[in-house]
Amino acid sequence: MIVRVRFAPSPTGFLHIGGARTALFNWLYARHAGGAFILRIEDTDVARNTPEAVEVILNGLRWLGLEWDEGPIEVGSSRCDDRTPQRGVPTSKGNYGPYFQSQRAEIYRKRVQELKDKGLAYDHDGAVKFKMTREPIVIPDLVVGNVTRELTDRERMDPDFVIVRSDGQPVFHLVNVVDDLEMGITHVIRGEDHLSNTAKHIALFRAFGVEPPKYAHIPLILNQDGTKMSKRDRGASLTGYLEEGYAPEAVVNYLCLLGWSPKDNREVVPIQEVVRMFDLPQILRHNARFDLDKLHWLNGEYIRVMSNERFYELAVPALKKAGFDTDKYPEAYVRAALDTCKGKKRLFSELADYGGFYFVEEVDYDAEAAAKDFTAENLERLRRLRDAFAALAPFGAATLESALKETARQLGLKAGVLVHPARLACTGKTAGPSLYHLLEVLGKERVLARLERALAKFYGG
RNA sequence: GACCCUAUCGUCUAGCGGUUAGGACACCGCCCUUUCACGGCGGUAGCGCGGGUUCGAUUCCCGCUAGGGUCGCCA
Repeated sequence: MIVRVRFAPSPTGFLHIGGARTALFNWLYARHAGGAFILRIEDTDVARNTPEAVEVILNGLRWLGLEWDEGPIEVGSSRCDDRTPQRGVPTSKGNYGPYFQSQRAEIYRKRVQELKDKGLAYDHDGAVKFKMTREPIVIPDLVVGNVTRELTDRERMDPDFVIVRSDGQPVFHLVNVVDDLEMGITHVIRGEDHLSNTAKHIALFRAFGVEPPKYAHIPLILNQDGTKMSKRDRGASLTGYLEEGYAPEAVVNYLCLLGWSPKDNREVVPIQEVVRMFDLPQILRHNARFDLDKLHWLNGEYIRVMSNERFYELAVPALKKAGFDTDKYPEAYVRAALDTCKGKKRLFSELADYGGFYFVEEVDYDAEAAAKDFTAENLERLRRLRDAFAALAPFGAATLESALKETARQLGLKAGVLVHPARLACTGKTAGPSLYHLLEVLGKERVLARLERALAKFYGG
């Protein structure tokens, strides 16, 4: 049997971190089993459905690197319809489409008719209801085991449920089952919030005369305080991670660790290894709280080992977002500057504050540090340092270091006494990249200009 | 109200009858160091409660409690 799994989000304009993890687990299982990962858009709720909302989902999955084998390819602002591709460009791929529920009305209509013909569905107040079995249903679940679902008190009064609304729109339970059936889905991997509803789905499958797929209900992601994570909660939106400067590979790694473990005390696990080891029965059964601190740490781990090229790729947009126009500087300068920042900060959004001094003409000085470092006795020291730097050639980290240390020796000082005011004069900050390296990158002209400016500003020339 | 799932440091987890209950994040010390980081060493901290079963329960069973989910003409 060829494994076919699907992620079936509703386009709400928002991709929940829990939904992202559901997508990830589906993707992991498909890749592990050599099966297909299908993306299906559950846009039956027309009111909430917009092409932009679909775009959020596609972009989110692409950012995480979860490529799907079947489903939408492109959703332009006016083409959400994969049956009428414009200019000959297909907007979906796969042989089981359409992959938008809004385009599958005819399929649902036929299936509802089938149930009616079998006497398993009937009209009720303009809606169509499914004749639900009165018996408890056993849900075989790969994660939680066999679950016997008894009827609740309300269901005992009327177990039947609506499958087509009085306005003619089919509801979730119906379309979900019909699509899984028609698309040949073999494993349904979804959030545990669907576990109770699965009895309805199994009954529907049986009504259509087919065996239901295998189920794997994965635990939910909760807030740090253990409450349900809803749309408004901090960290709930995947887009937030993209914007705050997380590397997608770190987010994916973190998500893998929520409810699954490599069991060998590792935290950083390459995705290909997760694919190899991942399996459904090993998924934990309890909910997990989202620990932003750990993701933050993991992001730092990923930054430290990523290539300078990848770092550059992610850092430049973060700097631009913070208002630093790196385009005004030669690419070699930007790359050299960023090289000195790599591994120092855990988030790309923190980079602007850390290395922004490279990309401004005049730095702002930390007032508290200025009061401490630009003291009367440091005036002559800074002048001596400036003179030593002015005479320097080549202007490299090694020569800068010896020049500073030699100047300190001549003044009978420890290097640190010169290091701190020099850093402050050239960056405006007390913390930053390695001093000698940042001076080299800044270059002789900028360094001397910044030293002069500090001397003028704090010592009146 | 009914039904379902779950329960190891604050958090993520390893454990699958006998362990000094292991790792990671966070936190606190010390070391390294030109700053900030990184790294190294050490530390605080955990089996929700009550019954069983067993020579022996974190581990198996039952109950309780707590948390989460579901019971819609939302998905």
